[in-house]
This record gives sequence, structure tokens and C-alpha cells, in this order.
Amino acid sequence: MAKKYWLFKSEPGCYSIDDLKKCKNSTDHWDGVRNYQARNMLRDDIKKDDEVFFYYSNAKPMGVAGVCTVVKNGYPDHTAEDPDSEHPDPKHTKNNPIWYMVDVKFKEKFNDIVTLKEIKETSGLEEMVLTQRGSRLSIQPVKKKEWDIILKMAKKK
DNA sequence: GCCAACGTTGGC
DNA sequence: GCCAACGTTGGC
Repeated sequence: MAKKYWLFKSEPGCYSIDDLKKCKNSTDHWDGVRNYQARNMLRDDIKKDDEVFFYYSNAKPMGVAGVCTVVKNGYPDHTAEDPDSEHPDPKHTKNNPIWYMVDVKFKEKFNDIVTLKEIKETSGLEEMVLTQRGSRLSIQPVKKKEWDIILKMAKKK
């Protein structure tokens, strides 16, 4: 299976790319996703060795901060079972998991964030899920072509 | 801080 | 199964 590309959103005040880097082996699970569309991708489509843009939403500036790599396929998000977690869900149980997550490993942090503004101004990126009006998906597919353009923008910084 | 867009919930 | 009300997301 060919490698695929994704974009994961996070609020850096909540969880930043530096937080990921600081983890043991620079690896952490991407928990807390509570949206069915995003869940389906985490469970079914996002596989080991796929690459992920780490995107900052509700931030200053907003944009892609760096890259991480998927190191573990989707598995049940056990934080949903913990009533004290950020996003508990009593319907999720060990025998009947609803929510899923993957493990990601830090790969690189860009010298400077590729901002949402720049992404919107760049031709070839008009069809990105990210730039679509009203798009709130926290896990999004990225086309290879889009991936390469943004990576090139990051290297120029 | 505002508010438009979206997803979910619940009454019918 | 419809849809109004509500809560959340996230750019501005």
C-alpha cells in the first residue's frame, strides 16, 4: 500500500508539536477525536508509515508546524473510558469501542510555520480540505501534490 | 469576543 | 425520519 498523507489539527495551547517531541521516543497517541468521519479515517485508512502535517488551529499564527509519522495503526481510544479524561464517552467500552486513535512519532519541526494565509494564497492548494469553507474536520486527507507544495514552502523558510 | 458553519440530540 | 434547538469548532 502506497504511503498516504494527512493533516491533524491541534490547538498548540493544548498540545503542540513540541509536546510530541518531548514524549518518550518522541511518540504519542493522538487521542480525543470524537467525530465519526475522522474516526473512520483513524480506524480504517491511516496506516503505519503514513505521514502527517501537524496543524495549529486557533493559534497565532495558524498553520502547519511540522511533520510526524504514523507508527501504529488505529486502535481503540481508551481515554474515552476514563470519566476524568478530556472527552469521556460512556457508550465506548472495551468490548464495544467507538473511538479510535493512532500513534504518531515526531519527525521534524519547520523553521517557521507555513501559515493558513500562505496556504490560501498558493495555487495548487485551492482544493485542500483545510481551505474549504466551514471545514472543521480535525483529521483530513492531503493529496501528494498538496503535500509536496507545502513541504517546499516550509523548506524555503 | 463574535458568529457562521457544522454535527448531534431529542421531541414529534 | 424529520428538523429545530443546541453545543462546538475555528477563522476572523
